[in-house]
Amino acid sequence: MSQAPEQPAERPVPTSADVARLAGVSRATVSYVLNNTSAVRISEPTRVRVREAAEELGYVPHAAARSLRAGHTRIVLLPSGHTPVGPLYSSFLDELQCALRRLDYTVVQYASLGLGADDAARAWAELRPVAVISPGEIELTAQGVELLKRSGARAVITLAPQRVEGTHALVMDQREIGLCAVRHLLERGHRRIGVVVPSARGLFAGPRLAGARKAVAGTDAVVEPLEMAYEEESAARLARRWRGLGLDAVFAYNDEYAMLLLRALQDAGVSVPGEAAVIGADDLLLGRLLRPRLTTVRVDMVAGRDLASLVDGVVRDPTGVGERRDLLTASVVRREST
Amino acid sequence: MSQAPEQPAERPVPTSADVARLAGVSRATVSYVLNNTSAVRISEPTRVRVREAAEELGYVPHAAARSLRAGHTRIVLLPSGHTPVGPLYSSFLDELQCALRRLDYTVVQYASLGLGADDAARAWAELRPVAVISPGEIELTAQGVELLKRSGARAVITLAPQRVEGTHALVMDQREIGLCAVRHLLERGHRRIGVVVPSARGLFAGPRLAGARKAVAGTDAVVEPLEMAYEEESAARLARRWRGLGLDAVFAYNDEYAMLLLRALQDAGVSVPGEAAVIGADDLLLGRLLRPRLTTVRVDMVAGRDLASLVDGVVRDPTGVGERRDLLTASVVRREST
DNA sequence: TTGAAAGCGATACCAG
DNA sequence: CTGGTATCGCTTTCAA
Repeated sequence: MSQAPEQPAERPVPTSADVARLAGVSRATVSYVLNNTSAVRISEPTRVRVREAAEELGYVPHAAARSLRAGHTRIVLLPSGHTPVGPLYSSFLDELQCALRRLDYTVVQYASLGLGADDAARAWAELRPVAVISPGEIELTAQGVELLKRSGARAVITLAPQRVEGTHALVMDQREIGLCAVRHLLERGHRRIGVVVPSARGLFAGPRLAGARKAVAGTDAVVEPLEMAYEEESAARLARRWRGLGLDAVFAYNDEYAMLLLRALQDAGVSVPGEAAVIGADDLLLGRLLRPRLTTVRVDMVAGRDLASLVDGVVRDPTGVGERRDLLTASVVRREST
Repeated sequence: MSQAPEQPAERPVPTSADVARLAGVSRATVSYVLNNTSAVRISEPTRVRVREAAEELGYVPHAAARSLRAGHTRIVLLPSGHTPVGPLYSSFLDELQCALRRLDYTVVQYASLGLGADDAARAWAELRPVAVISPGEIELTAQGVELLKRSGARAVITLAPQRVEGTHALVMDQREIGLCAVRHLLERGHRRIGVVVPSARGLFAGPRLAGARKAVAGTDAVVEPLEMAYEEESAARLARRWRGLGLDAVFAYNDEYAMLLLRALQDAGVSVPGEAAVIGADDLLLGRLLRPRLTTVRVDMVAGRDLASLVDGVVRDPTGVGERRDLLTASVVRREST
């Protein structure tokens, strides 16, 4: 535990004091030069000496010291849980991160898997982030939000559908997707509609089912949840049960599940879309490879850039609490499976 | 720019001094209690008072101050670039992060997209991570490594195939995959082998092609790189050219490209595996849905847990520099497309 | 134009 | 058992 080898030969990390010494100036001057402080004018020869000294020593400012002194950070914290949520979401995150970096924030994904809501909030707060953007995968409670704000977070943003007290909610309402899919099935005349719910409850399973239910509300149609795992065997079991279920269409959670189920139905001799219309979601390229080609819900997400500038806006003026905007819009891409 | 609203009503973040005041003890005592320091014995009533005070104020220790004082952090930094590299890699990362957290490290993914090698290293060094695990997506130079080590990193680990001076290389040799795939094709009697190279050069494109070349070295077989984009149209173009190319088999980079190409070949009237044997990689579940079922290279990665404990070992005793171990093993899963 | 010095928050030593 | 206090590296005001 306390076994810290402490190599003696290893030169310690150079500090601004070392740079100052080598350049023959004070630490203050070093700070001015390296931060291009405009309030103070430093002679060109001095600037050069300082920069050369910094270069020679391989000086890197100590972020912790800096933010301790400043009283705040420019860290934007993105709690991350289970990573894979599809290419769309990934590229959205990439774009968001790039855009934030261009706005001079330090984007940090904090691994939060397996932490309780409050433990997670505490852990995040220790870093004193100026903003937290929670994908909604890790839960965030009202106390958690309060804690973060007390710790200097000027923006706490949730992408999740459920509104959390105190957050700036940027809604990524996955219900929209279920709604859109099932509406399409209704329009095509289907009335008894299955909705696949992944056994390994995905991040979006609940909301997508809820959206499906919303679509049939007030109609004579019904929605039937169908549990299914992401395995051929599970899909085959469901396919074998199909005729007994008395359903005529299915919204299969996403394109991957849809492809699996589509193939299983065919293998079980159920004709698609005749006996079973199938619709997926996410518009994966691979969905076009099966025959019939898979009908899907295409999801358009707001550009990461837009969210970044919104975050920046909230950080600069956190008064507009409780804004609510939709991050995604959904539309059906009809192919051949419905 | 300098427009910092500074809400006056907002209570400042509570510090250990505030806790001390409220509990009627000194800051030192607070520190002892909250860190369960075993070297000092504090009376139970005092402990309780301190804890209650901390709770009441919503006290969260300031990570920056702590690490400034300590002279080191427990941050393990994972540079992240383009996120999506498939489910295998993602779950490997998840596992790694969890395991590191259990070892009491703070795992932080640092968005590094679009930074040059040296800028990136500087940016990482500012956080004074105790370890850096680079997926190899962002380049790391010898100077970069040196800089990180000078900044307190006790372990700098690359997962990439190319060895970087000064790193502890944990090789994730993607060449193995190309090698494995093409060897399989050779065994099946193929001699003129295409290798798909994604137009958007993926992280693994180069190594996988190199592995393929290695497999045919010293044989009478040849490898032909085939550029292809992840689009139906691009696959169709390649499929139309197929007969003119005079090839009899293709290693399609990964299962997604393989599926795309397989379908395109069939649509172009090329029989698979008769006129064109197709092999992918990554063993995606979806690869089993096409007919013929896709032959693939299955990749087994070392458990994230193992890498985590290895990192921990290096951090505790960084002398074993330059270790080299294989992180992945590849094996062919033969189905029907070869 | 440059330097001296205060102080950000937490910790660990040494007195009491 | 508990309290003062020096310290980590950096920024920034005030003086020179």
